[in-house]
Order: sequence, then C-alpha cells, then structure tokens
Amino acid sequence: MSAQTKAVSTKEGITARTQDYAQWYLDVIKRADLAEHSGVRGCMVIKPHGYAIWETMQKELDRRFKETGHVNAYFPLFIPLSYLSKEEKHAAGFAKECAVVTHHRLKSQDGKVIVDPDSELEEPLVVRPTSETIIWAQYKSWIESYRDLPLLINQWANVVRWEMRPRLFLRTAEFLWQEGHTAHATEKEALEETYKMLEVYADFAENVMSIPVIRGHKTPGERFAGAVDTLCIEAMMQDGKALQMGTSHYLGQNFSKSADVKFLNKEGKLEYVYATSWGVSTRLIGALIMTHSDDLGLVLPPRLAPIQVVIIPIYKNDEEREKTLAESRAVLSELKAQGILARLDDRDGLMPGAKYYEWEAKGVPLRIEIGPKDIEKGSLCLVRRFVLEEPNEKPEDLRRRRKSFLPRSESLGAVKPILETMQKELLERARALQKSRTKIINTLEELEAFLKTGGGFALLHWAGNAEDEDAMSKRFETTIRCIPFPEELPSDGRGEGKCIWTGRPSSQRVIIAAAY
RNA sequence: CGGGGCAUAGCUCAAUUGGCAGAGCGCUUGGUUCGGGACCAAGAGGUUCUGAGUUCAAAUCUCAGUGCCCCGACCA
Repeated sequence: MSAQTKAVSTKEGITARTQDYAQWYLDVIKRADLAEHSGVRGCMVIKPHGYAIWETMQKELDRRFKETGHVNAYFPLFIPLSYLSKEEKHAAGFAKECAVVTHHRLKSQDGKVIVDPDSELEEPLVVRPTSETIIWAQYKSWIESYRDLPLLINQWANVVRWEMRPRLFLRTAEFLWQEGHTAHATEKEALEETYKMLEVYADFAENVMSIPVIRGHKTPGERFAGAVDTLCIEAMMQDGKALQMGTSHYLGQNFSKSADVKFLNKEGKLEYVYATSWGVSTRLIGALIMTHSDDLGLVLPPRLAPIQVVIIPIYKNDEEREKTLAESRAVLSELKAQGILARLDDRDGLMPGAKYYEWEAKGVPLRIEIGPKDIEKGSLCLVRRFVLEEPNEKPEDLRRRRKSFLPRSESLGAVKPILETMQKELLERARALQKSRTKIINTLEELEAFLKTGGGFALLHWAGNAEDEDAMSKRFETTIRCIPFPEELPSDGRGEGKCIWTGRPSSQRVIIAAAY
C-alpha cells in the first residue's frame, strides 16, 4: 500500500521510489504484462493477460445482465452525422471528441498511398463515441405497442473518444465497454431500471472486484449529455483520488423524442417511451490496478484471476525433476477437478525465485511450491499473494506469514477457502483505506487542510449552482464526484446543514475529491 | 490547441561535448545450476526519429518536419 510513490523495476522488485503514483501505475501494468501504448495516438494494446481479466469481467457482468432480463445485440460502428444532430445536448457533449469518416477510398500517387479526394462521402460518418443515437434510430422500427416493452438490450463493443490526453485503461482513444439501452412504457419503470443497473455495477465492483464504491447522483454539470439524471459509482484509489467506475443514466423521453419513438399504450394513446442507458468500460481494469496492487506488482481478487493458483516445481536434477513434475501434475488435475483455475509452470531453466516474482507481478492469488522435501513429508507449501498487514509489521514477517505448510490431503481442500478469504480481505483492506480518507468537512478552511494532507473524499454540504461548482473546482483542483445516496453517508453526515460555498441552507452532502 | 522536455540495440540508458557505435538487462546456443530474481562461455541484434545544412569529419552544431512524455483545457 506504499503506492503513493513511484516505483521502478529493480532487481529487488519495485523498490526505488519517487513521488509519482502515475509512474507506479504504469510500472505495474508493464510488469504484469497487461497492456501498452500502441503507437497509434491515444490507442492501447491489451495484451493476453490483461484481456483475460477483461473476459472474466465480461462473463460476470453478462451473467448479471441476463439474470436481470437483458439480451445482447450489436449495432453499427458508424453513425451518420445527421443522427447525432437530432439530440442537441447530446451532440454538443461529444462534439469535441469525435473521429469522423469522410472518405471511402485510397489511391496511389507518386509511390505513396493517399486518400482519394474523389471518394468523399455525401454524409460523414461518426465513429460511435456511444451508441444512443444509432440504437434509438433502430428502436423506432422495433417499438409500436406497449407489448413491445420493456426492450432490454445490451451491447459489448468498442467506442472511440478522441481525448486530448490518453492514459492506459483510464482514458484511451478507443476502449472496450458494454452499453445497455433500454426502453420502457413508464417513467417509474425506467427509473427502477436505472437504479437496478447501478446496483448491478455496485455489486460487481464490491463482490467480484473487491472494490468498495459510493453510489450517488452526478451534479447537473457532470451529467451525461442528454440524460435527465446520471447515477454513478465512485471508488477511491490508493492515492486518495476518485475514479468513476460506472454510470447508469435515466434518459427520460429525450432520446425517444429526438428519434421519434412512440408506442400505443393500453389506453390506445400514443406516448413517447422512457429510456435508460448504462455502461462500464475497460477503465475497470485501471481501477483494479490502482485499488489493490502493491510494490510487487498486480494483485487480483481471486474471482477475477485468470490463473488462481500457480504450481511451481522445485528440483536439482533430472530425477527430482521427474518426481516433482509428476506430483505437480497430480495436484494440478485435482485442483482443476475442483473447478479452480490452476496452472503448472514447468518451464525449465528458470530459477524458482524468478518464477515467484513473475507470477506475483501478474497477480496470481495463490502459489503452490512442490519440492523433494514436500513430497517426502507428504505436504504442500501454499503461498498467498498477500495477507492483511498488521501494524508496524516488518516486511520479512509479512512474507513469512504469507506462507503455510499443510499436509497434502488438507491443503487441496484448503485452496478454495483461502481464495474466498482473500477475496473478502481485499475488499476489507480497500474499504478501510476509503474510510480512513473520507472526512466530513464543514468549512473551507477545513477542506483546504484536508486536501493538503493528501486528500481523499471530503463530504460537505452543497447548494451551489453550476457556476459555483466550476469556481470551487478551480480553486481546490477537485470536482464534485457525486451526491451520494443518503444511506452511503455515515450517520453523522446526514441531515440539514449550510452550503460550504454559498452559505445557503442545504439538505445534502456531496463528495469532493481529486479525480482521474 | 497553449507551455516544457525527450528521441541512440527489444528495454533502461552511456558515448570525454565534433574524431572507429557502447554498457547493463533481455534474447539465442552450449555447459554447470535450481526451496526468493543463478553462473560461465560464445553469439545475434543499429539508416543514432526523418529530411536538409555547416564541416576534412555529425549521435553530437543549425534549420525544418514527425512522434512520444509531462503540465494546462477536455474526459468513461
């Protein structure tokens, strides 16, 4: 958790430090072999290990979407420019970050390939920054009657947003995500859907990713372009900064009106449908890294780990090699039979220590070492990727505590409970950090002092407008992350108060924090 | 789009300030090793970002271009 400082790869692991969390973050990605810049401006290559994590996320999320009645579909990558202009606020919100296709042909000229000027499109196509407009154009022909509703569709796709400053996973020009787009007969039902999907995300974040989140509303200024209300989940990274992990929007009738999607209700009257949209992206991988990783590299919650257990055989000669490999294979198949994602690292010519470091950097939760001594004693050596730190514990004691020797028969049955414990402990650890850096703040002086000490989530009363929000953001280099649901606030943070900025009476606290 | 920095081997960086293109790590091969990043030997790997200029001589100086990183504005 010493992650507020930069870490540089050294022979001893990530130990050399400067004051640079961002550099530490990039270093974890590199050491865990997750992703890299592609050379195409702002784009990212997700490497196999990183993609395997994304696939597990997809699987878990998809299951939850299906359980809540949704189905998957796929819509076009290209959006005709005219579709975007139908919903003005929406178009304005994305105007500054759209990639646009204007030609459809190349040609050779002077040994170079150029865009054929004669191939200009009649109407430019926008590479989708999000799919509301093109999906609603389609929904127009799918929805006629209340019997067609609700329409509950999700899409797994890539989108493009031409951001000025890209960062691996957190903000890349192209990113992978899912976007749900639902249509409902009533406002009540659409609102219920908006809240339900936020809860799906929150449940996924906490129980699969082991990341505690705050559920809340965005302020009008931070709202999704075209939405009536934007709900979000916010998490705190190890440096105290906030990261938005997912959003769920109540769109009202904005998009159905601009796409002219009406339905005949039970009373035989034409009505515009009510809509929602919600999404999470590969940014979640960034959140995962910044929440759990340590100076050894990535730490993965077991439920997200593509490899949950890695087996390392230890041997001195051919005879020992054969013996330990045979035992390793036996353990491997027994673990697999339990449904555990296990892998045997039987690469020859690498010192065991080198393998330990490699798999630790990649975040594998549990390692089983199998050497001649273990076989002789009929035991196995289990080493956890992390244990909860005790106050003032020395690094060597921490390392010792990660390791346990168990009789072979017991140890195989112990793997699942250990993984489950680690899953919970990660959440616990992250929750403790979040709690320790969340503070109720009542005056600007207090806020200033709080931010100087490294910051975190400041809970303060707010009744300002968009201009106030802007001025406040500039002064403190923070933003209003969300207006938390009342139950997300500590009991002494609820109730009436006075706006910290305007002095007006306020019935709600907001979270102020620096953010990614 | 503004301000700053950088560009040399796959990676991190040297190169006496204008004088033969180098090291560590990684990679390949062979041997010895293997309970927390092994060692020895041999080897592969370069249009020094691109183009022009100055010079007997340019990785080094000048000009132009391009790309990347950091700081702002923008942001899932």
